[in-house]
Amino acid sequence: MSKPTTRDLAAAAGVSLATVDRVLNGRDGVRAKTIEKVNAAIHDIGFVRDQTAATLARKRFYYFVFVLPDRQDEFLSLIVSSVAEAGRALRHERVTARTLRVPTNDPHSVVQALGALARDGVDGVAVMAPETPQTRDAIQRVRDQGIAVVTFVADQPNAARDRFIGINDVDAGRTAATLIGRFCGAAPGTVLVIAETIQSRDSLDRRHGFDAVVQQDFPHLHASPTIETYADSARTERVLSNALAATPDLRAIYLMSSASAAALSALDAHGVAPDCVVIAHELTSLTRQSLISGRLSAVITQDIGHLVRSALRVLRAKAENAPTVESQERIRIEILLEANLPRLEETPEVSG
Amino acid sequence: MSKPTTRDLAAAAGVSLATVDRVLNGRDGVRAKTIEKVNAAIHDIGFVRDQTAATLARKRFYYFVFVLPDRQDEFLSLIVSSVAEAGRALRHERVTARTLRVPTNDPHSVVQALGALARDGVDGVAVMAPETPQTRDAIQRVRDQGIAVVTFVADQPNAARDRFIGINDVDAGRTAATLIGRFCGAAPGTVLVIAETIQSRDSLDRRHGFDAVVQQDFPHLHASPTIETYADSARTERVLSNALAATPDLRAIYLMSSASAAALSALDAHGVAPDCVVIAHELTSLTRQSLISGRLSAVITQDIGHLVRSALRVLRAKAENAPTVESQERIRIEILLEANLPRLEETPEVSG
DNA sequence: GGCTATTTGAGGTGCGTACCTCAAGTAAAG
DNA sequence: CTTTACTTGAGGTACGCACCTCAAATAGCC
Repeated sequence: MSKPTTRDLAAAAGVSLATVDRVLNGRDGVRAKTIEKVNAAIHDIGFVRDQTAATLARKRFYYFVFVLPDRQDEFLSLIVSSVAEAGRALRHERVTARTLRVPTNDPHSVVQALGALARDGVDGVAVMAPETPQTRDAIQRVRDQGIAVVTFVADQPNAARDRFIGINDVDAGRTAATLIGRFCGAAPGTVLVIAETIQSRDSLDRRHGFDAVVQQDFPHLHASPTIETYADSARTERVLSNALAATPDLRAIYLMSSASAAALSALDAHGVAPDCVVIAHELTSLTRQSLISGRLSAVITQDIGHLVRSALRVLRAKAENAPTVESQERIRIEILLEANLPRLEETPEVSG
Repeated sequence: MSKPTTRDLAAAAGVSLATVDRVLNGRDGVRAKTIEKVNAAIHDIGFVRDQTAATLARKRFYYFVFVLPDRQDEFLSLIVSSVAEAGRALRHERVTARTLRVPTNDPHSVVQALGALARDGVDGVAVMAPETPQTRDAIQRVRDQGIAVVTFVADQPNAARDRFIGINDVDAGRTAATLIGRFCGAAPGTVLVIAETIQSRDSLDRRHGFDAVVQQDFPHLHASPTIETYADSARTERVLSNALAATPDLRAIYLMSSASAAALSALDAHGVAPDCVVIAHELTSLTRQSLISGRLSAVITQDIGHLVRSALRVLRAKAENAPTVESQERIRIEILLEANLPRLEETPEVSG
């Protein structure tokens, strides 16, 4: 009646506990035939390994690191506090999570940070950094050392990561275009597209998706070339001011990068028509406030808590060689209006 | 260096293991002063109870039941399979989850189902049923028996449930109104509002939020009285046909209930202008298909997997008297367009 | 100070698995 | 048929905590 244990499994397979252990944990020194026998018995009696007991017996703790850009924007600091919060919640479950800020635009720094992981006894790492040949190789080396690696928020499709945790940026761009197109209505006009830089993969992907939808579904709209702010407020002010002056038929603005603070304040300073549709990425206190005030029409975002927890779950599953529930790890592209803004939680703490 | 155990805690508090155990598990027979001493030591040495070892030692399994309406619509069958999937994934973690279909419109049936739970050794229950005085009392009785109760999808605000797992329906209605208002543009016209019934709390709440936003932000639009389909296709066909004929200035349709199949096929049969904005609730194969075909402009939904997992996490935390991570349990009101539709997963199974 | 009622300590067992050792067994190769 | 190499079994300890019992210590009371 009660759940079968390894003991039952050994009996059912007609082998000893030691052999069952060898099979379950993939140790060698077992004939293929015997492995088969055990697997058959697993199936027969419906044996399910008790993760609770297993992690306890393993007397292991898991140590995971998030390697993040050292840029100071709110999106990143939300990630940092989310990692801290998740780490607190997971103390009960033998998991430690830390963040490591690195100048990720310098591949050498990333390589160095990744290289130091094994020395620190890290079991898994989530990396948010642009893909370069150097980082690709470093990721390969980290994995060769038996450390699980996920790319985080920004994928490195050609790197040997275990998985990518984040959204599809082409679809994010398509979503932005659809919203702008539908919010703008039938009258023709221009959409300003503003990004921190067009060098990054996410900007390229979003732009690609954006253009595809504008061309196909909203041909009466004209999307401007991407205006780069380089995350510099003086420059942002200047280029935006020029662009606005040069665009009499402005209908919408797409703030493509996660750091929209500079652009938003430049827009406020300059002033645009109240019916100008503005869409930004990532829910921060600033974009939340702008949604409420009506300055922003919509925000396209990903749930940061979900991102972080998903990364930790996946890293842990890899480290424990356990399965993951795929449907739980799909990060959604969320559209936020003022109406469906998540209410601010009173207690950002773990509570019980 | 390593994590403090109960042994370390006992030493730090200057008491025995037995006393530590009494304090940690809230057994009585301990002087208030001693409890204080132990709690101080917990704080001092940063003791964190190891949930893994605790559940193992408790030799307990958790058995949770979802009490769901016996209506046959796709939304419900998605919930059922999601519960099954979560149950499979949680076998590793000493959790069993089942669904129980009940004619929830009959309070007596709900009361009976809830009454049987304790007999079956159930540790927690998620209830999706309309609030009535009878169900309210039954929930109270269930909780008095030490069984955790969450209301699920449909809240019963006045019942003594531990928590509600689901979205805020007023905000859902506000979201629908905002989308319709923005998609329709400035021209005046009528919005048809269609629901299965206006008796249910979720319909009332959604309608309330919807009207508030239409009146405030889109006064040029006129929202029709709620048209009830009673989930009957013949009736749906008839009332919809009448309504369409009587509404020459139709601009949009809001399908307010989770079961939109009958209404959508009636719309298809009857034919409406291609630029008519149509918004429905819940992502099902039908609404997905309708988004792709363009029949639907947007779908407002909640992640069913998240709902189910959240309910199970909360029930388990209550049963174990453990904390929950609040930020993880907030169910989001999601807006789906064709562009941000989650891709269908190839393997709906647990993999890894 | 003696009594009772309450509080505490000591020590044990078990949860299901991991991981180790050493001896005994079996198969393959010559 | 022997030798060697590979497989398997038996049995143990440990993980951190829950839960039990019984005796001993202490507090509160008159």
